[in-house]
Amino acid sequence: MRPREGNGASREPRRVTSFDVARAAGVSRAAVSRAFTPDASVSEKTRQKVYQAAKELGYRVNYLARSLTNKRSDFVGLVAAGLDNPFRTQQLEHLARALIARNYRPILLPTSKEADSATVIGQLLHYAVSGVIITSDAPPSHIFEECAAEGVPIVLINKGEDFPFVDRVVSDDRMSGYIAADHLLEAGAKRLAVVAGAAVSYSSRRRAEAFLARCQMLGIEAPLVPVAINDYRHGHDAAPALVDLGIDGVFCVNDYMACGVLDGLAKAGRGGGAVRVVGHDDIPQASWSAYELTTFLQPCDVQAEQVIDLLVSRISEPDAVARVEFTPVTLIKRRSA
Amino acid sequence: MRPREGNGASREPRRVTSFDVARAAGVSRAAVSRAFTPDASVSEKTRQKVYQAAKELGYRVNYLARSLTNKRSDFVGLVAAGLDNPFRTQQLEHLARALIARNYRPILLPTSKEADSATVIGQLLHYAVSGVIITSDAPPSHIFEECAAEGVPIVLINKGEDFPFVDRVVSDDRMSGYIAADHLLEAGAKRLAVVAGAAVSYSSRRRAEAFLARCQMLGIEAPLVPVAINDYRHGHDAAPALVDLGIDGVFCVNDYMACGVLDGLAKAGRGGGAVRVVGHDDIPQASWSAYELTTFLQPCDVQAEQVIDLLVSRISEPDAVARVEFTPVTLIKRRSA
DNA sequence: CTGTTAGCGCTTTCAT
DNA sequence: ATGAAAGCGCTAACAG
Repeated sequence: MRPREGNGASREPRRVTSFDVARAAGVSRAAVSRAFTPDASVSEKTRQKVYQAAKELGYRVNYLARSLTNKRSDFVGLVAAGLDNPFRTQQLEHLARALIARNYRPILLPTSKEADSATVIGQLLHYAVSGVIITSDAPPSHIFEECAAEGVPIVLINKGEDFPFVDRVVSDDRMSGYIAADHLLEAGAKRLAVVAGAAVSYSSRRRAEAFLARCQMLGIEAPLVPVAINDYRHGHDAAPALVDLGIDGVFCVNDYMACGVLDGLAKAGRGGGAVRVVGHDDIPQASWSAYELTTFLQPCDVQAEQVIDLLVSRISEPDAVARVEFTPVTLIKRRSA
Repeated sequence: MRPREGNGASREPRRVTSFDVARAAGVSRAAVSRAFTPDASVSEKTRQKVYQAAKELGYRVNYLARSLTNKRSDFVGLVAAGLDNPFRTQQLEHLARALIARNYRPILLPTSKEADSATVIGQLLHYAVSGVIITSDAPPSHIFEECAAEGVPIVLINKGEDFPFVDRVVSDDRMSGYIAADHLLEAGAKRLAVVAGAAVSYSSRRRAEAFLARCQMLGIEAPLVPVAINDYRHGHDAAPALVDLGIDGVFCVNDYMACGVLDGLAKAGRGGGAVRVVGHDDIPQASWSAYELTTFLQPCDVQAEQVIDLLVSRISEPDAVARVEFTPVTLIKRRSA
């Protein structure tokens, strides 16, 4: 059945294997393998013969076959949610680039109701992935166990301490909450508030808590205006409540929502700086001139490096104690506050 | 060396294989394989025995090993650029979801100067991918040949007809350019212009050409205001030129840039509807109340389906003639025009 | 329907 | 430094 020779109409283009290269180069398959393995023991002469033959034949190592023996592929799962928030996109892009820069391949897995993180990570386990990076909601705990059983490390981004046994990278939320309050006061605000989806995310909650703690420390009464989701629409719709409360300084736990708040305030006739607004993340829109939002830069490039560092050290030392890295934040002052 | 039994301190958690399941279920490895292969010939009884044993042992098929025999993995490369444009993000997310829904796994490959599409696609060829989807710039032609040689199908999104032998999905750019002109005139504009990075992208160019063609057809003189890149910043900076030309109706070839134009016009004192603006793509920001941009919805959900359809039919019929699918556009009327 | 056998393409001992 | 041989986990072909 299996035709060795193409006959013109044949499908299944015959792939070039290490065997072909070995024969062409007059060496063994082992030699070919070594030639393509970093710091393997091959003479420069052999290596060149192999490279030469490989180029002529158009040979490429089959990494899938390689990972069969290695017990581990160079894939890393990237589990993401909320990509409508431009910050999540930035984060994703930086993570993907950082992974590729270190010779891993990111498998993109957006989550949703149908494809919750548990299901999606279960799928990943079929590919002997080197690790899983989670920016979406934290998965149920049985997932951690399954991954541990298979020796697959997990890194959580901006997730809570309910997972003391998992490596995490978290934004310095206490710092931003704290500084946000100070900055709004310096800018002349008298009546502060924070807008946040409390149940919704760890970072969101922590930023709000830190903000309120700082207010209390300063003897200031400041309400938490709750929203269901930290997005543009909910920010927009929360504006009237802020106006009713007579607020003139508001911290939004992310920029995506802050843009909505600014637009909502404008509609309510309280735009143009009447209410000072501070956001978080420094998404591209924050610097758009319709907003010029004062915000906290959460540097996703350094964050991505932190994540990959955690991942690779976990791979090399599977039993090391779990670590937490903090991503520093920087206040970016613009017109909105 | 290789320890078969864990001794407590041992690494390399021993993975469960089909052999273990076969033994536990009292069947052959082939039976196990069949139990996990859709429409394979197994009795329900055997299948259940296998599932039972598999569950108890925590067995998962190793898809990497599977694709070694199948000669093809279920990975699909997703080559993307310009993810700062929210439309590209939407596109990406829809593609990823659509792939996953059909049991493919997207490998995310953002391109840039360091990682150009050629390099990146070359990498993909090591993974026996089922296909490559390209939303970034079209790769050099030798890539098409290499992929063809390996039997890896490519689908191009919004790329030109310089590639008649490749499957493509393109937005109905002629339609949007045409309608944009009509709509601006209906809205009362007298002096039209189009802002576009002509060299930059196929869709960009086509939309602009169609717009200008329609103007000419109607006997209207309309300039093309060129920009280097179709992004917010360049749109913003192009606004003064529009004002100087006395333009009161402008078509921006994408929303991302249109937002910049609107902000730029506002800064130049020509905001608030003095100049009618039509964008393209219907990104989330288009409906933000700071913009309320009239635009063309480019439905990435249907586009994604078109792409995957093209991909799977190409996989099953590698020698079929190349196809082009058009994604329909819909005018969304908002305040800006 | 089921088991046996022979690989898929690569890496890795183990000798030499 | 190199080659022979065994094997990673799975599936397809062939008998029965």
